[in-house]
Amino acid sequence: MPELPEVETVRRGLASRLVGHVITRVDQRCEALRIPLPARFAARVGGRRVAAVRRRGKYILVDLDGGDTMIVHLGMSGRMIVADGAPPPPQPHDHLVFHTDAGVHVTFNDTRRFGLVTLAQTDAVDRHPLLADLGIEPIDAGFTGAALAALFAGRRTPLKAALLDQRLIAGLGNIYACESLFRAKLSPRRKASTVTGRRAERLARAVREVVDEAIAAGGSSLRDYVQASGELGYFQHRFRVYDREGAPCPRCAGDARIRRLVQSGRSTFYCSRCQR
DNA sequence: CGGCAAACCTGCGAGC
DNA sequence: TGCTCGCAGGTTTGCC
Repeated sequence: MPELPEVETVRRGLASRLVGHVITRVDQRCEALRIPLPARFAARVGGRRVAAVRRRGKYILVDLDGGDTMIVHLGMSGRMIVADGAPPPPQPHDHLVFHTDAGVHVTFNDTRRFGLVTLAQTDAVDRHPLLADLGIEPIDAGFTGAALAALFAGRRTPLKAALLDQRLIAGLGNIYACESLFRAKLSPRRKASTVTGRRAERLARAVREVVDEAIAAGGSSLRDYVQASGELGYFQHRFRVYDREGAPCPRCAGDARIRRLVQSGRSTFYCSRCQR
Protein backbone atom coordinates (compact mmCIF):
# COMPACT_ATOMS: atom_id res chain seq x y z
CA MET A 1 0.00 0.00 0.00
CA PRO A 2 2.06 2.50 1.45
CA GLU A 3 4.46 4.56 -0.51
CA LEU A 4 6.70 7.28 0.86
CA PRO A 5 3.91 9.75 1.73
CA GLU A 6 1.86 7.13 3.57
CA VAL A 7 4.91 5.82 5.39
CA GLU A 8 5.87 9.36 6.33
CA THR A 9 2.35 9.95 7.65
CA VAL A 10 2.56 6.79 9.73
CA ARG A 11 6.02 7.78 10.95
CA ARG A 12 4.75 11.13 12.16
CA GLY A 13 1.83 9.53 13.92
CA LEU A 14 4.06 7.02 15.64
CA ALA A 15 6.64 9.61 16.59
CA SER A 16 4.03 11.81 18.23
CA ARG A 17 2.80 8.94 20.37
CA LEU A 18 5.93 6.94 21.09
CA VAL A 19 9.00 9.11 21.41
CA GLY A 20 10.13 9.33 25.02
CA HIS A 21 7.92 6.47 26.10
CA VAL A 22 8.78 2.97 27.19
CA ILE A 23 7.48 -0.06 25.30
CA THR A 24 6.48 -1.98 28.41
CA ARG A 25 5.47 -5.18 26.66
CA VAL A 26 5.20 -6.74 23.21
CA ASP A 27 2.60 -9.34 22.26
CA GLN A 28 3.89 -11.46 19.41
CA ARG A 29 1.24 -13.40 17.54
CA CYS A 30 3.25 -14.72 14.61
CA GLU A 31 6.63 -16.23 13.90
CA ALA A 32 7.34 -14.59 10.61
CA LEU A 33 6.11 -11.91 8.30
CA ARG A 34 7.98 -11.61 5.02
CA ILE A 35 11.06 -12.65 6.98
CA PRO A 36 11.23 -14.35 10.37
CA LEU A 37 11.05 -12.11 13.42
CA PRO A 38 14.36 -11.95 15.29
CA ALA A 39 14.91 -14.46 18.06
CA ARG A 40 13.45 -13.33 21.39
CA PHE A 41 11.97 -10.30 19.64
CA ALA A 42 9.39 -9.47 22.29
CA ALA A 43 11.91 -9.78 25.10
CA ARG A 44 14.44 -7.62 23.28
CA VAL A 45 12.00 -4.79 22.62
CA GLY A 46 10.04 -4.95 25.86
CA GLY A 47 11.24 -2.46 28.48
CA ARG A 48 13.00 -0.21 25.98
CA ARG A 49 12.39 3.50 25.60
CA VAL A 50 11.77 4.96 22.14
CA ALA A 51 14.35 7.58 21.28
CA ALA A 52 13.21 8.50 17.78
CA VAL A 53 11.08 7.37 14.86
CA ARG A 54 12.71 7.94 11.49
CA ARG A 55 12.09 6.92 7.89
CA ARG A 56 14.25 5.78 5.01
CA GLY A 57 12.41 5.13 1.75
CA LYS A 58 9.42 3.03 2.71
CA TYR A 59 11.05 1.78 5.92
CA ILE A 60 10.16 3.10 9.37
CA LEU A 61 13.05 3.08 11.83
CA VAL A 62 12.23 3.05 15.52
CA ASP A 63 15.34 3.86 17.54
CA LEU A 64 15.35 2.31 21.00
CA ASP A 65 17.50 3.46 23.90
CA GLY A 66 20.39 1.06 24.25
CA GLY A 67 21.48 1.03 20.63
CA ASP A 68 18.94 -1.06 18.74
CA THR A 69 16.64 0.07 15.94
CA MET A 70 13.45 -1.66 14.94
CA ILE A 71 13.09 -1.73 11.15
CA VAL A 72 9.49 -1.84 9.93
CA HIS A 73 8.16 -2.19 6.40
CA LEU A 74 4.41 -2.13 5.78
CA GLY A 75 4.49 -4.10 2.54
CA MET A 76 1.24 -3.83 0.64
CA SER A 77 -1.31 -4.13 3.41
CA GLY A 78 0.52 -3.29 6.64
CA ARG A 79 -0.94 -0.83 9.13
CA MET A 80 0.08 0.64 12.42
CA ILE A 81 -3.05 1.11 14.47
CA VAL A 82 -2.83 3.24 17.58
CA ALA A 83 -5.27 2.81 20.44
CA ASP A 84 -5.52 4.61 23.78
CA GLY A 85 -6.69 3.24 27.07
CA ALA A 86 -7.65 -0.39 27.29
CA PRO A 87 -5.82 -2.80 24.96
CA PRO A 88 -7.88 -3.27 21.82
CA PRO A 89 -9.55 -6.64 21.20
CA PRO A 90 -7.47 -8.80 18.86
CA GLN A 91 -8.36 -8.53 15.19
CA PRO A 92 -7.53 -10.89 12.35
CA HIS A 93 -3.99 -10.38 11.06
CA ASP A 94 -2.81 -8.53 14.15
CA HIS A 95 0.79 -9.76 14.30
CA LEU A 96 2.42 -7.58 16.93
CA VAL A 97 1.09 -5.31 19.67
CA PHE A 98 3.36 -2.81 21.40
CA HIS A 99 2.10 -1.56 24.76
CA THR A 100 3.58 1.61 26.26
CA ASP A 101 3.87 3.22 29.66
CA ALA A 102 1.44 5.91 28.48
CA GLY A 103 -1.36 3.43 27.90
CA VAL A 104 -0.91 3.62 24.17
CA HIS A 105 -1.14 0.38 22.20
CA VAL A 106 0.32 0.14 18.71
CA THR A 107 -0.80 -2.83 16.63
CA PHE A 108 1.05 -3.98 13.54
CA ASN A 109 -1.67 -5.52 11.36
CA ASP A 110 -0.84 -6.91 7.93
CA THR A 111 -3.33 -9.00 5.99
CA ARG A 112 -1.01 -10.14 3.28
CA ARG A 113 2.14 -10.39 5.39
CA PHE A 114 4.35 -8.76 2.80
CA GLY A 115 5.56 -6.43 5.53
CA LEU A 116 8.43 -7.08 7.88
CA VAL A 117 9.75 -6.16 11.31
CA THR A 118 13.32 -6.77 12.35
CA LEU A 119 16.09 -5.37 14.56
CA ALA A 120 19.46 -3.87 13.79
CA GLN A 121 22.16 -1.94 15.61
CA THR A 122 21.33 1.75 15.43
CA ASP A 123 24.85 2.82 14.49
CA ALA A 124 24.90 0.37 11.59
CA VAL A 125 21.31 0.56 10.44
CA ASP A 126 22.21 2.45 7.26
CA ARG A 127 24.41 -0.48 6.29
CA HIS A 128 21.75 -3.07 6.99
CA PRO A 129 21.11 -5.12 3.84
CA LEU A 130 17.51 -3.89 3.67
CA LEU A 131 18.63 -0.26 3.62
CA ALA A 132 22.15 -0.24 2.25
CA ASP A 133 21.23 0.02 -1.42
CA LEU A 134 18.40 2.52 -1.17
CA GLY A 135 18.66 5.52 -3.46
CA ILE A 136 18.04 9.21 -3.00
CA GLU A 137 15.07 10.56 -1.06
CA PRO A 138 12.75 12.61 -3.29
CA ILE A 139 12.36 15.22 -0.58
CA ASP A 140 16.12 15.74 -0.15
CA ALA A 141 17.66 18.98 -1.37
CA GLY A 142 19.95 16.92 -3.58
CA PHE A 143 17.02 15.54 -5.55
CA THR A 144 17.42 17.71 -8.65
CA GLY A 145 17.06 17.29 -12.36
CA ALA A 146 20.81 16.91 -12.67
CA ALA A 147 20.84 14.22 -10.01
CA LEU A 148 18.01 12.37 -11.74
CA ALA A 149 19.71 12.57 -15.10
CA ALA A 150 22.88 11.17 -13.56
CA LEU A 151 20.96 8.28 -12.01
CA PHE A 152 19.25 7.47 -15.30
CA ALA A 153 22.33 7.80 -17.48
CA GLY A 154 22.89 4.66 -19.51
CA ARG A 155 19.68 3.02 -18.29
CA ARG A 156 17.78 1.42 -21.12
CA THR A 157 14.93 0.44 -18.86
CA PRO A 158 11.52 2.11 -19.25
CA LEU A 159 11.23 5.32 -17.24
CA LYS A 160 8.40 3.92 -15.14
CA ALA A 161 10.56 0.99 -14.06
CA ALA A 162 13.42 3.33 -13.22
CA LEU A 163 11.17 5.40 -10.96
CA LEU A 164 10.12 2.25 -9.14
CA ASP A 165 13.71 1.08 -8.66
CA GLN A 166 14.36 1.69 -4.96
CA ARG A 167 18.12 1.63 -5.58
CA LEU A 168 17.77 4.80 -7.63
CA ILE A 169 14.99 6.68 -5.82
CA ALA A 170 13.76 5.51 -2.42
CA GLY A 171 10.07 5.61 -1.67
CA LEU A 172 8.13 5.83 -4.91
CA GLY A 173 5.58 3.11 -5.60
CA ASN A 174 3.18 2.41 -8.39
CA ILE A 175 0.73 5.21 -7.66
CA TYR A 176 3.20 8.06 -7.24
CA ALA A 177 5.33 6.87 -10.14
CA CYS A 178 2.26 7.10 -12.40
CA GLU A 179 1.18 10.44 -10.96
CA SER A 180 4.68 11.92 -11.24
CA LEU A 181 5.00 10.90 -14.88
CA PHE A 182 1.65 12.46 -15.65
CA ARG A 183 2.61 15.70 -13.99
CA ALA A 184 5.92 15.75 -15.83
CA LYS A 185 4.18 14.96 -19.14
CA LEU A 186 6.58 12.08 -19.72
CA SER A 187 5.74 8.70 -21.17
CA PRO A 188 6.20 5.73 -18.84
CA ARG A 189 7.62 3.83 -21.82
CA ARG A 190 10.37 6.28 -22.61
CA LYS A 191 13.87 4.95 -22.15
CA ALA A 192 15.17 6.26 -18.81
CA SER A 193 18.46 7.44 -20.30
CA THR A 194 16.63 9.92 -22.52
CA VAL A 195 15.52 11.91 -19.50
CA THR A 196 18.10 14.66 -19.31
CA GLY A 197 18.22 18.44 -19.10
CA ARG A 198 14.82 20.12 -19.07
CA ARG A 199 12.95 16.82 -18.99
CA ALA A 200 14.92 15.71 -15.96
CA GLU A 201 14.21 19.02 -14.24
CA ARG A 202 10.53 18.63 -15.00
CA LEU A 203 10.46 15.11 -13.66
CA ALA A 204 12.38 15.96 -10.49
CA ARG A 205 10.00 18.83 -9.80
CA ALA A 206 6.97 16.67 -10.53
CA VAL A 207 8.10 13.90 -8.19
CA ARG A 208 8.86 16.38 -5.44
CA GLU A 209 5.51 18.14 -5.83
CA VAL A 210 3.48 14.96 -5.94
CA VAL A 211 5.20 13.57 -2.86
CA ASP A 212 5.04 16.87 -0.96
CA GLU A 213 1.36 17.32 -1.72
CA ALA A 214 0.54 13.78 -0.69
CA ILE A 215 2.40 14.19 2.59
CA ALA A 216 0.61 17.47 3.19
CA ALA A 217 -2.69 15.72 2.56
CA GLY A 218 -1.75 13.16 5.19
CA GLY A 219 -0.59 10.46 2.85
CA SER A 220 -2.65 9.48 -0.08
CA SER A 221 -5.34 7.08 0.05
CA LEU A 222 -6.63 3.73 -0.74
CA ARG A 223 -9.61 1.96 0.60
CA ASP A 224 -7.95 0.12 3.42
CA TYR A 225 -5.31 2.62 4.36
CA VAL A 226 -5.28 3.47 8.04
CA GLN A 227 -3.14 6.20 9.48
CA ALA A 228 -1.13 5.76 12.63
CA SER A 229 -4.02 7.33 14.49
CA GLY A 230 -6.18 4.40 13.44
CA GLU A 231 -8.51 6.63 11.47
CA LEU A 232 -9.34 5.70 7.95
CA GLY A 233 -7.00 7.47 5.60
CA TYR A 234 -7.78 9.87 2.91
CA PHE A 235 -9.97 8.02 0.55
CA GLN A 236 -11.07 11.43 -0.64
CA HIS A 237 -7.76 12.08 -2.40
CA ARG A 238 -8.26 11.92 -6.15
CA PHE A 239 -5.54 10.58 -8.33
CA ARG A 240 -5.30 12.12 -11.75
CA VAL A 241 -4.41 8.97 -13.63
CA TYR A 242 -3.95 6.08 -11.21
CA ASP A 243 -6.81 3.58 -11.48
CA ARG A 244 -8.66 5.86 -13.90
CA GLU A 245 -8.48 3.80 -17.06
CA GLY A 246 -10.98 5.08 -19.60
CA ALA A 247 -11.57 8.40 -17.86
CA PRO A 248 -10.93 11.61 -19.80
CA CYS A 249 -7.38 12.90 -19.38
CA PRO A 250 -7.50 15.79 -16.88
CA ARG A 251 -5.25 17.80 -19.20
CA CYS A 252 -6.55 16.82 -22.63
CA ALA A 253 -10.18 16.89 -21.50
CA GLY A 254 -12.36 15.26 -24.12
CA ASP A 255 -9.54 14.63 -26.54
CA ALA A 256 -7.95 11.66 -24.85
CA ARG A 257 -8.61 8.96 -22.31
CA ILE A 258 -6.42 7.48 -19.64
CA ARG A 259 -4.93 4.21 -20.74
CA ARG A 260 -3.67 1.26 -18.78
CA LEU A 261 -0.69 -0.79 -19.77
CA VAL A 262 1.29 -3.46 -17.98
CA GLN A 263 4.98 -2.90 -17.41
CA SER A 264 7.02 -5.58 -15.65
CA GLY A 265 3.83 -7.05 -14.35
CA ARG A 266 2.36 -3.86 -12.90
CA SER A 267 -0.35 -1.56 -14.14
CA THR A 268 0.70 1.80 -15.50
CA PHE A 269 -1.92 4.52 -16.05
CA TYR A 270 -1.12 7.38 -18.40
CA CYS A 271 -2.28 9.62 -21.22
CA SER A 272 -0.58 8.81 -24.49
CA ARG A 273 -1.52 12.21 -25.89
CA CYS A 274 0.12 14.56 -23.41
CA GLN A 275 2.74 12.26 -21.93
CA ARG A 276 5.67 11.98 -24.29
C1' DC B 1 23.68 -6.07 -16.10
C1' DG B 2 18.77 -5.96 -18.16
C1' DG B 3 14.17 -7.17 -18.26
C1' DC B 4 10.54 -9.93 -17.11
C1' DA B 5 7.59 -13.44 -14.80
C1' DA B 6 6.59 -15.63 -10.78
C1' DA B 7 6.50 -16.07 -6.01
C1' DC B 8 5.15 -14.68 -1.33
C1' DC B 9 -0.38 -14.18 1.06
C1' DT B 10 -5.12 -12.72 1.60
C1' DG B 11 -9.26 -10.37 0.27
C1' DC B 12 -12.39 -8.30 -2.79
C1' DG B 13 -15.06 -7.20 -6.81
C1' DA B 14 -16.52 -8.53 -11.40
C1' DG B 15 -18.51 -11.75 -14.21
C1' DC B 16 -20.69 -15.96 -15.22
C1' DT C 1 -26.62 -16.96 -4.46
C1' DG C 2 -22.20 -18.84 -5.18
C1' DC C 3 -18.16 -19.97 -7.57
C1' DT C 4 -13.90 -18.77 -10.25
C1' DC C 5 -10.81 -15.47 -11.95
C1' DG C 6 -8.17 -11.49 -11.96
C1' DC C 7 -6.26 -8.03 -9.58
C1' DA C 8 -4.18 -5.24 -5.64
C1' DG C 9 -0.22 -0.23 -2.64
C1' DG C 10 5.93 -4.21 -2.52
C1' DT C 11 10.07 -6.81 -2.88
C1' DT C 12 12.84 -10.73 -4.04
C1' DT C 13 14.33 -14.49 -6.75
C1' DG C 14 15.37 -16.84 -10.61
C1' DC C 15 15.53 -17.42 -15.46
C1' DC C 16 16.96 -16.27 -20.27
